[in-house]
Amino acid sequence: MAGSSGTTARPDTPTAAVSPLLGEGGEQVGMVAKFFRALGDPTRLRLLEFLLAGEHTVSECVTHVGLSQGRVSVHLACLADCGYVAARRDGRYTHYRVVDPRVADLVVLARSLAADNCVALAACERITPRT
Amino acid sequence: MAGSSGTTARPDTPTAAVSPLLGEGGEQVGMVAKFFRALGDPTRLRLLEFLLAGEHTVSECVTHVGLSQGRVSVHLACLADCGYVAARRDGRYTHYRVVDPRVADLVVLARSLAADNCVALAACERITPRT
DNA sequence: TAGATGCATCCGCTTTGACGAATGCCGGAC
DNA sequence: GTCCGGCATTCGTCAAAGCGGATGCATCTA
Repeated sequence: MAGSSGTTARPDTPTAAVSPLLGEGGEQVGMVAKFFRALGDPTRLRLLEFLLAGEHTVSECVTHVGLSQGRVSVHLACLADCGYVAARRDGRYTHYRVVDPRVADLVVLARSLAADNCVALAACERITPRT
Repeated sequence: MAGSSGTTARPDTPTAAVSPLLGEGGEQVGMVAKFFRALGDPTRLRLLEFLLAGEHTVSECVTHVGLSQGRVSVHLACLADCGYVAARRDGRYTHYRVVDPRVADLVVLARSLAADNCVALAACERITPRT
């Protein structure tokens, strides 16, 4: 069933590149899951993409996503804690920006994978169809 | 920190690589968030890493993670729906495996980013410290 | 000084979703 | 044929976490 999207499936790179990294961390799993979960919320993901396009203040982010200021502030702090963005205080304004280029890589890669499985992904009812 | 890639992300490489992808999908955001959320659960992430090391049956996965069979079956189906793994029926056994090498890339990249921010990430109380 | 603005934190409320256990379905063994 | 074993699905329970609104603090302006 899962093989649906014909475009996928490149069984050429086995798992050689990964296994050495995977063997060691039993602890790390929880950490990485926490890291992924930060981007599992549509609001935070939208904020991150907004910040990938350039630095913005909290109020600009509030306008962009259309949620309450308190909520947006929490989401941005969460993204900062997880290392996706960095905060810069300037007087009474706080500017957020993406500092690590790998963040953009991660988003692009995920978008690519999600796009190739968008049909099955959209049909998956085991994860909230939120939005 | 995260010195990783020397050049600081933005000013010169604006968002050229990213923005064309970002501009279009308002719909896509929910999809990609769903995609990320699949890996936001420690159990599913552990299963995915187990499968990155090679093909396994459901019962092998049950033994590996130590949860109820029903739960593991649901998690595996979820990973399949999202395109992380593919299922193969062989008699009364179902084998799961990772078919797309980009999945390994995604996990490695996330591990790298999470490791560089493990201190702040571990301290983040805005996301469940679920083990 | 006082007043206004931007941001962070706290408080109930509500929904999401992970869990074990029970059940159903199918394929192989006898 | 019947029985057994592997997997998928469903149900009830409960913690995680998103939400708006209220509050507190710091900073800029008049």
